[in-house]
Amino acid sequence: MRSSTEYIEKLRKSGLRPTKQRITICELLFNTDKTFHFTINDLTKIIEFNSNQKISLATVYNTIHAFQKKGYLKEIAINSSQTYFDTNISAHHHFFDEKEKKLIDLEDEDVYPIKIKKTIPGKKIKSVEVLVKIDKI
Amino acid sequence: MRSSTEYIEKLRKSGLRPTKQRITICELLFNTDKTFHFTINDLTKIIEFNSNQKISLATVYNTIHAFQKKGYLKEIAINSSQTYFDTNISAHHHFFDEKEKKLIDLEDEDVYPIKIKKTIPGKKIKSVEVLVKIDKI
DNA sequence: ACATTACTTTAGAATAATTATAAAATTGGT
DNA sequence: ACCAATTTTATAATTATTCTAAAGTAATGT
Repeated sequence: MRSSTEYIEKLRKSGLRPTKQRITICELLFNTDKTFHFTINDLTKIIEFNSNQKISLATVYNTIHAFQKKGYLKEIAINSSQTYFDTNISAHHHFFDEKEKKLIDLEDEDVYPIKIKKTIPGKKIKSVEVLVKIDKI
Repeated sequence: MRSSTEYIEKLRKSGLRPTKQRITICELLFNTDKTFHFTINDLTKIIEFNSNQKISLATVYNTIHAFQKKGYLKEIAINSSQTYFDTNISAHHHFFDEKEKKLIDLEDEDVYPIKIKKTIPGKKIKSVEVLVKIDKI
């Protein structure tokens, strides 16, 4: 359990005002050592059940996008009706179970290093994401 | 330029009735050796400019989803407001330029083989997709 | 502490891709 | 040609996300 003053500092340093809503979301997302995957819909429910505060949907979107821009969250590239975010911002990949709509982390050491031979003139690589779709045997 | 009778046969064999709309879409998608990436919106415009037929939006969606289910098209996993499809159904990966919203094929030989060490009990790997996001240097 | 400014939150409206609906049209088999 | 099954179509419904602009809150200077 981290103290909220830690989040207040971090938010300020990032140029984000430490509002009640942002601190609450920080606590819900980052107060555990476990990283996890969520959609805005998931997070809305988490807020509802785990805080006695109502945060408007627009604020949830704003906050998550702000955190993502600052690099505290990663958006995961999958085709789903909802966008997934990851509190694990390290370079890593994912399993995705399309039936259960669930993501599972693949740590960097779970995947042999990926090397791309092709280059595009005038372009540089920003990120390399591997999505491994899985299914019942 | 393939003959439409070829598509009629293929559709019939797949259990899809060869309608005027489906044949038109086949011709627009598969009448070239070049494979390409498109969104439903792209395809709607292609139909508009390259055939003298108006195909309703619902039919475009139905057809593309039917073709995808039969394995004639691949959906590409990226987070975009629109879903991308690929006429190249072979195992391959992609560059994605988020600014220009453009996809570029990475042939299988452009990427060193990907090996996943982790396994999930009761689950098998269905596909492995690599998305390389690129940006201006 | 107070005032002023800038940033945030909020509810609700707007947007846009996709899916659902159900009537009309077309296809395939007899 | 006839009939049943499938398909197309226009339109409505759905849903995630973004926009808007008014009200609230935080930061800063006095």
